[in-house]
Amino acid sequence: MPNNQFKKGELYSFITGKASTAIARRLQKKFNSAQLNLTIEQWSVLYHLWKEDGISQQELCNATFRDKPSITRLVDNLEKLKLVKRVASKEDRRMNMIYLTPEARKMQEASMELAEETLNEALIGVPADQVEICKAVLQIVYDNLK
Amino acid sequence: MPNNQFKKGELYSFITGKASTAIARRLQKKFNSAQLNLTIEQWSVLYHLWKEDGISQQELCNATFRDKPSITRLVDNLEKLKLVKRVASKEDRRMNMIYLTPEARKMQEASMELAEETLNEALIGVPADQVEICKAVLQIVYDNLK
DNA sequence: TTCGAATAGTTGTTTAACTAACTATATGCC
DNA sequence: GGCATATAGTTAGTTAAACAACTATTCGAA
Repeated sequence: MPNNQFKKGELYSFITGKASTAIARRLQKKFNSAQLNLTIEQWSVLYHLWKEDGISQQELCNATFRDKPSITRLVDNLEKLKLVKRVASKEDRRMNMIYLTPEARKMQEASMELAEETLNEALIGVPADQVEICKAVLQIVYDNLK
Repeated sequence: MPNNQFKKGELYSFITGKASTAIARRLQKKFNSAQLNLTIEQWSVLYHLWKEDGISQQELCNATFRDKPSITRLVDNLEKLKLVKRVASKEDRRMNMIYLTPEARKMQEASMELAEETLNEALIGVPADQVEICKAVLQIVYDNLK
C-alpha cells in the first residue's frame, strides 16, 4: 500500500497546517510593523488584483480558494478601506468587476517585499530542491482533494 | 543566496496554505457525513486529550499551536457538547485540568479512521520519501518562525 | 513576609470561513 | 416568447483566530 504513509500519531500537523499559519502570522506582524493596515486575507485578494485588475468576484473566489460569501465580505472590507471598487459589469449585470484604487496600487511593492522576506526567513536552512519537492507535494494534495 | 528560493509570483500558495485547508475541509465533510458533530478545531483538541487525558489549557495551547483565548473558547464549546470537563487543579488553583467524558472517548476510533482516510486520499500518487521530505520542510519552516 | 513579576485563564472586539437560504440576472430549451 | 435552470452575488447565523485588556493565583527575591 504505497500511499498509506501515515500511521496514527503523525496525522496532526499535516492536517492543521501549522507551517502555513506560522508564515501568515509572521507576515501579518510585518504588515503591522510597517503600518500596512491590511489583513493577510485582504492582501491575498489584492495579490490577485495586482496581477490582473478588474476581475469578477467569482474569479477572485477561484483564485483565492474561497467561497462566495467570503469574497463578498473581503470586498466589503476592502471597499471600506478604499482599496477596491465594485463596478457593475456592462456585459453581464450579475457581475461586479473589482478594481484597485490608486492607494491599493501603492501598497503592492512594499507588501510583496515583506512577503518575500517572510518566505526567505521561513526557508532558512532548507535546500532549494527540497522546497521544490514540498511545493509539488502540496500541489498534488490540493489537486487530489479539489 | 541559497535561501532566496521564492521569486515574485510563487509566494501565494505557500503563504495561504491551500493544501492544509483542503485537507481540513475534506475531513470536516467526512465528519458531517458520519454524523460526527465536531469541528476540525474541536477534533484537534480532542486529539491531544486522547493521547493524554487531564492536561491543562496551557498544555493544549502548546500542543495545538493556539493562543489562550482560542483554547478557552474551544473548551467552552466542547463543554457545551458535553465532550470535556474543566476540573480545577488542586496543586495550582490557577489551572483547569481538562478531562474527556465517556462520549468523547467513544468518538476517538471513528474520527481517527476518517482522518487517516483523508490523508491517504490526499497523498495518492505521492511517493513516501517525498512525503517525508515535505513533512521535514514544514517542520523547519515552523521552527524558523516560532 | 510582602510586594512585584510571572503564569493560567477569561472577556471583548474585529476579521474571517462555512453553510444555508436568499435575490437578481442570464441562458437555453420547448 | 416563456419558463426552468444555472450563475453571480448577498445576507444571516455559527464557529473560530488574533489581539488587548483584564482577574486570580503563584513564585521569588529583597
